[in-house]
Amino acid sequence: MKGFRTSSVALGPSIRAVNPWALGNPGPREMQQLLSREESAQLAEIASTVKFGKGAEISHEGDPADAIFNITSGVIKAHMRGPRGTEHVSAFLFAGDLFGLAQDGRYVSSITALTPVTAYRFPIRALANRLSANATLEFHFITKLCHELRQAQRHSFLLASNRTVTKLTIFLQMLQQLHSGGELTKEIYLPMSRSDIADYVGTSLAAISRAFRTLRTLGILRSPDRRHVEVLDNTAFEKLACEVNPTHSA
Amino acid sequence: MKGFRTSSVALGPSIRAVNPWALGNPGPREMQQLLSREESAQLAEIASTVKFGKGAEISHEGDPADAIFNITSGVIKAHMRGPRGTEHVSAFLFAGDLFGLAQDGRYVSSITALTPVTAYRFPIRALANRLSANATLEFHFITKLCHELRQAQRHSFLLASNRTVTKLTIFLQMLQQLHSGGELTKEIYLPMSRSDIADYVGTSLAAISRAFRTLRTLGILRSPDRRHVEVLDNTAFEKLACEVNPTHSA
DNA sequence: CGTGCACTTGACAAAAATCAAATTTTGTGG
DNA sequence: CCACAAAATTTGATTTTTGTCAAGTGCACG
Repeated sequence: MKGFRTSSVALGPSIRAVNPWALGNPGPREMQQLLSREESAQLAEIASTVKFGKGAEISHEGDPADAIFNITSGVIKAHMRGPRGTEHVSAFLFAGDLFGLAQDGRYVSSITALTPVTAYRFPIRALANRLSANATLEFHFITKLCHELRQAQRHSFLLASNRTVTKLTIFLQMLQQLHSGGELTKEIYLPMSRSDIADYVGTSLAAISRAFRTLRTLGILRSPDRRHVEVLDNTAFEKLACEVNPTHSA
Repeated sequence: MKGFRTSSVALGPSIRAVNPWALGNPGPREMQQLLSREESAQLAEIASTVKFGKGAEISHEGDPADAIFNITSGVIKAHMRGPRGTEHVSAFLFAGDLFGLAQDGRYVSSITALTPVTAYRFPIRALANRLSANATLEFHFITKLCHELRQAQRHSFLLASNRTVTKLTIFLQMLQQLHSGGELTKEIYLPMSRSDIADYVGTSLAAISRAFRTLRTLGILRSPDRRHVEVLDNTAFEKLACEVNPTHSA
């Protein structure tokens, strides 16, 4: 047990979210681990560990849903196909997130690993038992769901902006906030392809590419490599995220 | 107690959602009441009834969140202001829905009544007590949250389509499914203004107006009155909802 | 029976989708 | 480690759609 650190080492299932109920001041929010060590241990009893390679399809839209997953490491995308061939990415999920949302007992979206992924797998039946036996645990799930709901609403907000540059900027800011614990990092890592970004942000691949170029040309950011971005002019960067359609106002 | 109907008369708090876990066949989903009569009664103990006139602002984005609401009758819109004056409508909510989602103890969105509204008001503190005392009740809240999450994802999906006519069509279909119990009604009632629709669908007011005209011109729908729409050609109507950007495909 | 607000419509500019081609990366097998 | 093929990304040229601005029109409510 030497070198043990409660906060940094994940020993079991871990769910991270911003507490919806504790009154805090506006400003940088803090993602915190919701599960106590005992709760994590309880969940571990019914969980199995699963690993997936990059590009693996973990679950498929429409398949019977028999389990919920909790990401330990790696990144996945949740995506749905439109009635015609369209692909829509509804979320990118990271360590500490849950996935496997269902409707009518079937998965709502397909899940694909963008990087190698490790996750805990909870059979829903066993999970439901655990939950009804432990009200606090259940409460933590509620908290996490509220978090994901807000996240989905942010996504909608992003999609509602009309200039692609704005969309991209908001998207990058979301990533920025995700990986930093309250403080903003200048360096952003992009685990997903341009095409995935396009499908998340609701535009064409070409438009995303051009938006990146615009940001680079304006000296707002730099990309040493396609998967990395560094924000050079944070002021201008944040200003861009606010630029929106005047007609939209009330 | 004469003329009493369990299913149609709301005697107390009522939460309606599609069950995520019960395995069902794809097709029309059925919204069901989640709370048993006892649960409803339990909630009623801590609830107060509140009424609002059309146009009233029930709660304001950023205000300290001290209560959660459950709509009995009427329609509300949840909306947020962008950093610049932009207005974004994140949801329209109806009888059986919950609102008052918070982050850091503050409301995430403003809530405005679109029609006269009756609702139950639960102080969060009292609600939290009730929830931890009753695991089943808590579970029903989880179910409802899952439902709202899927709803938010549908919203994102809608926003991601590129033609305004498609967005409008999807929007109308959502309304259609909401008010009919599984079967589709030809008649759709629009409790919200064109401007609200525009803010929900993520376009300009003008574009919405034109989209309505297009649908009318194509003989796909008829609008006796601005607040009512009748679907004439359901086949074409549903086909429109699928029309999307080919570039988006994988 | 006005007056104001909600909605429609038109004309033009701007942004994005689309189609297509060039270019860079990445992965693979020698 | 290199050459090559496949995939991902950038870029250009063109067309379509939508945003914008502004001027009607009609409905609702006092």
